[in-house]
Amino acid sequence: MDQLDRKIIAALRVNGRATYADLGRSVGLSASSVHERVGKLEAAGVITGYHATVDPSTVGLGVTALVGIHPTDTATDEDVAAALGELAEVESCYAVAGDEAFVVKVRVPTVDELEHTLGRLRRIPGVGRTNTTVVLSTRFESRPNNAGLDEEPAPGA
Amino acid sequence: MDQLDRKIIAALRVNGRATYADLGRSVGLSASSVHERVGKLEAAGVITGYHATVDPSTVGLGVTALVGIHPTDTATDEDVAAALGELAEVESCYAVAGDEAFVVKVRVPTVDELEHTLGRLRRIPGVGRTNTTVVLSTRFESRPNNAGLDEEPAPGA
DNA sequence: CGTGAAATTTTAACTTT
DNA sequence: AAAGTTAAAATTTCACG
Repeated sequence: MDQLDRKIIAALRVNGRATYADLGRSVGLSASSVHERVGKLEAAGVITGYHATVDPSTVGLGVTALVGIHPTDTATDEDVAAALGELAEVESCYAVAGDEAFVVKVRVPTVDELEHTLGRLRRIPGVGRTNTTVVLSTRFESRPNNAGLDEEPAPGA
Repeated sequence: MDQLDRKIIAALRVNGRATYADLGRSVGLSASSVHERVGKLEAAGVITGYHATVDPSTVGLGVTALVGIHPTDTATDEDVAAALGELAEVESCYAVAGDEAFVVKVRVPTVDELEHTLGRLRRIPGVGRTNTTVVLSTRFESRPNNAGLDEEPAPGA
């Protein structure tokens, strides 16, 4: 991974549909060289995918909440995480340090649906108390974070 | 927005680099029809962008944390949000209900850097106490959530 | 890493339903 | 209006130097 790879990655984070020709013009390489580099970055697991971003409110997902999940000792974290993954409303799932085992981000159409989703969460074996924080507005989200692309990767990455 | 639009959106959430020809084959339309629909979805603000997803650990961002931010009355929420947006390490920013004004997700190379970032956060006018939850592992993140695409949008979306 | 070339896709104009 | 057809321009993708 050299500086050119980092530039290509940064460009693809901003515009995941940029053509190889575009990228080549941005970084000063031929389209075929960019193509080859991107293929290697994908194969190496650096670039894990490309995804369209959708305004949630336009597709009927107007309510976002962050839910802390306290564990019970009736199931392993792995089983709980797998069960959380079964719920379509759970968009992200983090295992965390502290009193809670997980923090998840859920996205649902209405607060009514949020209530139902919380009920489903609490019915998962290994899930104890939940602590829900309702999101009032998303100021920004999943922003391209190039902090790691400006310098060399930290040792042991 | 009809069922075909929803299928196109779902496909682009999974693979944001799918060609219009691919999408056409998936949904049973010609490439040019898909092209026209996608253009309208972009213009309508339904599709807001396309982004490559990168494995953070491969670019030297091995530490993730969720930070709750308690407000003081020395700045408006808008000013605090703007200041948070200036920090490259802050990837997402949610204004939330409850004791905290914001919850942000930060991504940094090391715990040392996390300490520095928390210092920068606390130095922002309007930011009081912070409450940091370190992420031990990301089970899944920003998953395509098609819950809203299966049915019609909630009224008032 | 670049060049060149064939296959594919993009994109707009036009036609059809 | 919405979808299909056509065709020219651009891009993708691969072999080779």
